[in-house]
Amino acid sequence: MTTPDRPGFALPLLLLAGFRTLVDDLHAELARQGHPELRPAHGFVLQSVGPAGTTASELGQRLGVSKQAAGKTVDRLVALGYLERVDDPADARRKLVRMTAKGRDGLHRSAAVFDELRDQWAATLGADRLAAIEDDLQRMVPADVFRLDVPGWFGG
Amino acid sequence: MTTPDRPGFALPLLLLAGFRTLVDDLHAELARQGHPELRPAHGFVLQSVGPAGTTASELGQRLGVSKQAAGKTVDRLVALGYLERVDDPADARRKLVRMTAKGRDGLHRSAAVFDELRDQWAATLGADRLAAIEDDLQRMVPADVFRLDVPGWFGG
DNA sequence: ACTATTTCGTCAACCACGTTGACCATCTTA
DNA sequence: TAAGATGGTCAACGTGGTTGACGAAATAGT
Repeated sequence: MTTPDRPGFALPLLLLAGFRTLVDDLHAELARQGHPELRPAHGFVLQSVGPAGTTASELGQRLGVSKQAAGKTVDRLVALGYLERVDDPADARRKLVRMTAKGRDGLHRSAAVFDELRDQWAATLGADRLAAIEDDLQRMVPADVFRLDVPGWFGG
Repeated sequence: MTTPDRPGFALPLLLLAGFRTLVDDLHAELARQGHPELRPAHGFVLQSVGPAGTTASELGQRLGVSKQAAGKTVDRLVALGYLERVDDPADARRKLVRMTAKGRDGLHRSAAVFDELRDQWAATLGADRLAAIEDDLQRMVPADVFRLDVPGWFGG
């Protein structure tokens, strides 16, 4: 993993490896819990749909991709039974994208598994050091890289 | 960015966002320095080729993908002028994949830009906190997630 | 020496995920 | 009511991955 003479190479590699480790562990566990078809990208999408539902265009904006790309991803998640499309009675152009029960189950399990994985990291590294990583990364990433915070999903 | 009630979601997001920030900054700078066609995946591949050259199969093993996938990526980098294929005189089946001068230029510039970006992080966070992030991530990722350390590229 | 197996590269088909451009239906606004 | 903005979809394409098949060349085992 190390490229000792050029320290700059290690940092992005470690960040990606950390992400991949968490995501791989998540999906191994999700597969065990009855969601073997859930892919890494799907979690982001499910979380972005939100409890009230949304549209493909809006989803694209939230995820930073085109409305066509978002629409195709919704197609796949509909085919897998995680999302459903319903007509918007107030606007015949819009098609509301909503979570199904299966979608809610997958999303809640994802959150639970991620929490467990974070606890494992905290147990290994120490809660303070893990919090420091999160604080530092928060400082280094532009505020708009991802906008995946959809208030209400896990609301107190 | 925050999903306050479920802390586990933030960690993978922050790691990915950190990676993407570094890589986006790298490629913006590389484009300025004459390498606008270099894509994120290409840097990994170039680094994995190594100074002595390699083969598509070997490259696939190093990167953890099939030999066919590695071969296609080599095709693209050959078309862009970063790599070249030469027959192996000792084995008529093998085709050695080697860096061109353009490939070496791109790789060295990548390393230099990553070093600068890391210096910027160190200036913002403090050298000790950045080193702590690297140490902690090193502890949490399995040793074999990526094997991109090809000794010799930047060797003393 | 000859067969059997393995390895290397490639071709073909396919999938996931993204892009643009075009287009129609619908809602909004001037 | 005519004009413009918006939402969804279709088509074509690019990139990066997968499996399966297959020929050519190297290697092993009688």
